[in-house]
Amino acid sequence: MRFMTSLRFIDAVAREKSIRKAAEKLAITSTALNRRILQIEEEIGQPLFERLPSGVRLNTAGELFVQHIRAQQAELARVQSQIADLSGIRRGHVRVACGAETLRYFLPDVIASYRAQHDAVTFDIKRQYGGAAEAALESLETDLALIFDPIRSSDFQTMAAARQSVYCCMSETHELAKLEQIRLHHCIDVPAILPTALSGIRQLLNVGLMRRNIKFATVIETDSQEFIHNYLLFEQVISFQIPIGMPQEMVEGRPVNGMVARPIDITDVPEGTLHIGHLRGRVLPVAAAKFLDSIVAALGSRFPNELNQ
Amino acid sequence: MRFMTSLRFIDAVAREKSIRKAAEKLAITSTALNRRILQIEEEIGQPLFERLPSGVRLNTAGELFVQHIRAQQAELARVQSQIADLSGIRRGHVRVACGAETLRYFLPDVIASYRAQHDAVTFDIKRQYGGAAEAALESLETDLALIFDPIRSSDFQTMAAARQSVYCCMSETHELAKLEQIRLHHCIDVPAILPTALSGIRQLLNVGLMRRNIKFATVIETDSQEFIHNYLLFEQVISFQIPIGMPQEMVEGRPVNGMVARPIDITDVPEGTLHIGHLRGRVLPVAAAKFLDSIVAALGSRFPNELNQ
DNA sequence: TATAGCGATGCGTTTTTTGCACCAGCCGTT
DNA sequence: AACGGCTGGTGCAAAAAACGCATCGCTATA
Repeated sequence: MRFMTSLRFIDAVAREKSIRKAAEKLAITSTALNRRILQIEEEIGQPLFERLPSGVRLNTAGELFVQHIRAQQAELARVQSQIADLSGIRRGHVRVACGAETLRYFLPDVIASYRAQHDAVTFDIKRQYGGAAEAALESLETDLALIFDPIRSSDFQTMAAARQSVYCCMSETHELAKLEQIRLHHCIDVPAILPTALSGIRQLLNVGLMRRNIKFATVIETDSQEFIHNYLLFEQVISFQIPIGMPQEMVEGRPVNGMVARPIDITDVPEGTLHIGHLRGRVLPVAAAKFLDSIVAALGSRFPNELNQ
Repeated sequence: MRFMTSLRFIDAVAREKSIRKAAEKLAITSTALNRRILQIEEEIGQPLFERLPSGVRLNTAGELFVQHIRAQQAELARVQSQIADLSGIRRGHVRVACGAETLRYFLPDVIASYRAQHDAVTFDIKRQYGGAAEAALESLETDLALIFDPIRSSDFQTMAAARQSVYCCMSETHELAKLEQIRLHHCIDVPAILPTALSGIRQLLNVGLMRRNIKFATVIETDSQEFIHNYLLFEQVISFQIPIGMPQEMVEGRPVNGMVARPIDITDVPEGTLHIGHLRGRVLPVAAAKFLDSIVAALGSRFPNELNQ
């Protein structure tokens, strides 16, 4: 959209906090960008940026204006989506922020079956931990978020939720695989591979560890679920996952690709909640709204006992 | 605002339903305007206007888009006002739609005392009957509306209201001026000058006339309150007004400039309600919001018994 | 003190927008 | 049936805006 150019530019500068850096990203020269900004500032009647020796920073007016720009961009996307919708072709773009848990099975599945029906809809999947995902919702960088505990902002509107207890995953030849249910004290000094401290699973585990005053023999800490899954095949270590991050068979206790999952007693590690939702008060583009419906339905069918609103 | 130009142009064409007419109003050639519209339509990916032999008309997509444009314009105005506000100068522009009743004493008074404090705030006062005023709110052509019965749209958010009974106005030498209270049957065959059928006062009168099966000897029907007030000095006719359209002394029964007002029994003509408010859900620009506060306060002090929300 | 990075600016060039003249289609009138 | 008047659309040249390059002044850092 041509008429949005100047606004997009300002948004970019606000994000980069530097005209030259933003110019590079936007593939124009810094002078052109600089002049656009000066021009807008003149039209507004006052500067939007503070000039620092190291770059620029939004002042209060700029803060307000950039907020308006982002709202405006989201609104435009919604209207475009609405317009595309009424021409019959369900066209659109959906931006999703989610934790690592849903990336492995759940989201690929839901998106694939959604795209099977609406192949003109494109997706942007961004992996972000809870706090960052909420920030992305608020700055309108993303439409939907799947957040696994905790929800910090009251601006998050949960459309569906599912309680998820933590499972212990390991090779089927692992010693602990013989148990039907794992207690935390079983894991003392057992080599473990853990997700980063930002992940919801890790935070639930920490609750249990604090409660029981137990420490794991953490051999690896990583933010890659991919790595965790693969590493289990190479060394006898335990890892942790929630049902939505595992295939159904594995949740039921059967081995999958030589790996098994065993539930951890919820008196040791509390359950968490997977929240699916969007920014409160926001009217989503048609495509995002429809896709949200289909995620909610999918979650409902995978966890039928949950109370999805 | 330069970046709004194309959008403003589309809005103008939508209003004029003709590219050439809109071009004339915008002081550019029709070709330039035509090309801007074609360009936007191309960016949107589909036409926004139907081309008719007599001009153009919005199609469904255009309807949606123009709606977005207007919302966007209002939002921009709000943000600009907010930005101007934080620089100390209470600058801004307030657009008010109101019936004839409040134009004579109430609004001039309120606006003058508001401008005495904030002289950088400018006003646009448009006289519009109830239905048109509500439409103007919805198309974001106006910020505030003062509507004297009836409110049709549920999108109107009343911020203050005052019950108003109808008074009969006439020269102090008029026969009916001797009465303390007027009954409708007193007015049978008495020459009367009435506001147009669209006005709230007229509609209340009609209720009474229907109820009592009475007809006035209507000598003049006009939409100009100014004319009504002046005409009373020239001929012995009666007219009708509500308290907010009269000076306080006159409401209390004392003559003002040779004219007196006498209340009509409310069993004959029901009371009406003056509503002051804005479009539901809309966040007003700073100036409009502050001015609304001051109208509400003024109404509260003139009609202290009323329950203003 | 030298250097590297930042935003701002003068100037020539490129791209975009505008205005003029004109076309094609539709409508009501002659 | 032909005409004039209206509509939106288009080719082309002129005007205007945006752009890129080179450069300035400034500040923080080494």
